[in-house]
Amino acid sequence: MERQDPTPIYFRLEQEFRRRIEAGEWKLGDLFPAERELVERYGVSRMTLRQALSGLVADGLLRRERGKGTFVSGPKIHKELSSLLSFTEDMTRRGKRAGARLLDIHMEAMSPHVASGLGTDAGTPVVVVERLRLADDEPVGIEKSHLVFESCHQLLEEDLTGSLYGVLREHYRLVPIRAEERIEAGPCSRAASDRLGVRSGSPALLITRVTYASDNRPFEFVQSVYRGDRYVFHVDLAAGTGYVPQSQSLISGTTR
Amino acid sequence: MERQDPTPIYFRLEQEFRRRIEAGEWKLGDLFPAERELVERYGVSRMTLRQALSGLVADGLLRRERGKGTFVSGPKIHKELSSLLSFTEDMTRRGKRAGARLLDIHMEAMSPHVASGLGTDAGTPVVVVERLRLADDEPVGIEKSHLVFESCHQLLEEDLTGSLYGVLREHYRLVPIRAEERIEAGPCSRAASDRLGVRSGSPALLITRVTYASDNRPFEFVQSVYRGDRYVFHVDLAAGTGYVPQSQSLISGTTR
DNA sequence: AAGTGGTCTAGACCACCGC
DNA sequence: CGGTGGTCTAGACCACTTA
Repeated sequence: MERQDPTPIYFRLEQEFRRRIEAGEWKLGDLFPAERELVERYGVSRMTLRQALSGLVADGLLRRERGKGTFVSGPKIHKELSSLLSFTEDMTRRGKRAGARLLDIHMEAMSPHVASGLGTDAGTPVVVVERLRLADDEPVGIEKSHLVFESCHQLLEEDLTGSLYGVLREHYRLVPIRAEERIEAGPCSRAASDRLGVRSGSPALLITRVTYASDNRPFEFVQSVYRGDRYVFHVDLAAGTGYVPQSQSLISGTTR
Repeated sequence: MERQDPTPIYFRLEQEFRRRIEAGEWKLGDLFPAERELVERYGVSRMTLRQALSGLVADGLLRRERGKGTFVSGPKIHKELSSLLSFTEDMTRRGKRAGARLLDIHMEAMSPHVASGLGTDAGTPVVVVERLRLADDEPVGIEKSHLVFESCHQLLEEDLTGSLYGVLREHYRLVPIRAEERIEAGPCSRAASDRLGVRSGSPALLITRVTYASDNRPFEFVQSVYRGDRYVFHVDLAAGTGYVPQSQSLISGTTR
């Protein structure tokens, strides 16, 4: 690997392996080359090589078995792109045209409820963005987003008919890296049902979400309502993101 | 760290830091000791120390800022234990008594639908476990679990009124490490509503799940129905489990 | 300039697997 | 036994931040 490119070696290796696995270079269950072999082939240290493989293992593309080898356990089509997609990205993946109609945008002082979710002090200025979400021009949900004003001071002048996360990424370098969600099923409220075109009280997905930026700081609090008959939520759960030592995983019995 | 204990050093360090952060030894936003300082204090190499911290960063307990330091960004009460909890564990966290009533258990040949979810061949023997889930003795949901027979050949004789995952862990060394879920809101079916004690058609959370063991192999396919008025689902989403190189995260713009 | 986290090396020993 | 992944070391250079 040429060391002119400032991109970390492990990251480029991970991308290359991901591409080749998804291209079907190995079949499901095939033995992946041994670590020491790849180390020699690419001229990198074992730690670096393992760092590259770790991402693929976490994504479920590879599976390691001590004493036996590393096996290809993908590509499972949508697996590696399952978590933390914005609505726009999610819809695009499913072949639908995502859209949004701005219902309301204004600034206000942060309420205690939102503040506790964001771990900040109540009263801090926030931008509230309320949008009707569309899939192929049909309303599927309403999202009410509370953004810390300090992080996006020009947001009131932006075009928000597309991806909110896209705007945040391009103009404010705000990249969502993690989110906590509270998901429940409940009856659609009168106000929401009117705008979604469903009967009041029909089943809806109610989601509350706190989004964290790449520095692990919360920057957004969202309350959403989605039509139960039009929206399906996909998540990828992991029992702790870190490594699980093989020897202790049973003894400590932690699932975290 | 004494090297008699076979538990990996990084894992013990991670546990110690987690405990001390959760005990409130540092306040939210406090500067965490520098890596090189901890390296010296604990007599470990920097790679090992960083491996310990990485788990805490992924869990949101710590936040790293290049050139500045590592900061404590927790403890956010339930944050670190958000993902991949079994029903029993989840209820226990919330201070409720979890229970289960076995509705049905039998073996059958795997249906094509389940097989496609598990990535196996249809016709493979599976154990089907259908249970009514209780929280403080009140029914909150119905879970229908399909388990690959080969992985748990004695399951029909086990006591399944507690944690199914507990039994799988203790008796079959089957530890769930990852899961993919499909969550939607829909009307409660007639059959389910009778057993859950709600009106037929009332909002319910419908969840389909594929669970993966620690070797990254799918071993369980679950279809669940939960009462919308009694059950809330919590998830922790992450934009890719691996490390995100600081220099490239914006350029490649990947959210995965 | 000094300190921080981010990446990388070239080895090493271990536990486990299959032969 | 040799090969595999799991863990660990003792350094190194880099980019970035603060002063």
